[in-house]
Amino acid sequence: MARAATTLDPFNAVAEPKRRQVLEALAEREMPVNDLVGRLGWPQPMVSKHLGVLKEVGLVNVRRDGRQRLYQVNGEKLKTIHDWAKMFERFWAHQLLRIKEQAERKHKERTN
Amino acid sequence: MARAATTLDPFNAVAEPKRRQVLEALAEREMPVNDLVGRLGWPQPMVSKHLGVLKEVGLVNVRRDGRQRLYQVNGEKLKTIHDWAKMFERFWAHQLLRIKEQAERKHKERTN
DNA sequence: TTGACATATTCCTGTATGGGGATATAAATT
DNA sequence: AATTTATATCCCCATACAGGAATATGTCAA
Repeated sequence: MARAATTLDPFNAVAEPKRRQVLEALAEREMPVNDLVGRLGWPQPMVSKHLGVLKEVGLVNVRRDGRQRLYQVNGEKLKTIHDWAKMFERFWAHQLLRIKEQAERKHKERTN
Repeated sequence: MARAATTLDPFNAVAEPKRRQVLEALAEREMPVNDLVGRLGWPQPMVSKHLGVLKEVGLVNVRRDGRQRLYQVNGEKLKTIHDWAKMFERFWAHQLLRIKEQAERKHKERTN
């Protein structure tokens, strides 16, 4: 019952719009927390918390550098989402194919 | 506060694993509710509720056929997710490029 | 050691769930 | 009209947040 944990998988983690923003910022370059705070304009604890979730599901990696923590995107996990969505590629890609399929379905209905 | 509505956008709707399963089943072919019930083995109200969310965010379309309701995948909305994830393509695609970028970053650090 | 800087963690609360069960709505059939 | 078939809706409850505020932890510098 209740919604699944945000840390269950990349899909849940990425459902939160703010976490997508964080990833979009990190897409530009590896970045310490404070850079994200400045760029996003959110309270620092908020940024850290979102980063925590992204980290836990593996969407980002961290490395320490002095007192800073540099976060970077982990492509592998994002590929998971990309690959899943790609499963539906034929539903947006080949418009002609879709029309053809629809026609075939209708023909099948008629011949049932 | 609290998590965003599941009907806020495709990302939230797709966060729920069961809803992804529904979409995967519909990827095979347009289908009435009862076929999904049989295939997924869930209570019918559960299937209808998940379909309701998917419908509200536009991930599926419905058309009536007698007393049945035929659900089908709406590719456009799934493309949204695919396109977003694609933004991070370079983080998994060109391994060599990533190594090169990392090297450049390190060089920059040394020269700072 | 004492600060200053960078980041993480804890506590609190309103809220939107997802599942279960019962029921309502709608359409075809007899 | 009464029944059956197909699907949607309603009610209830435990739960996992997300945001805000305060605070803790960790690290470098003087």
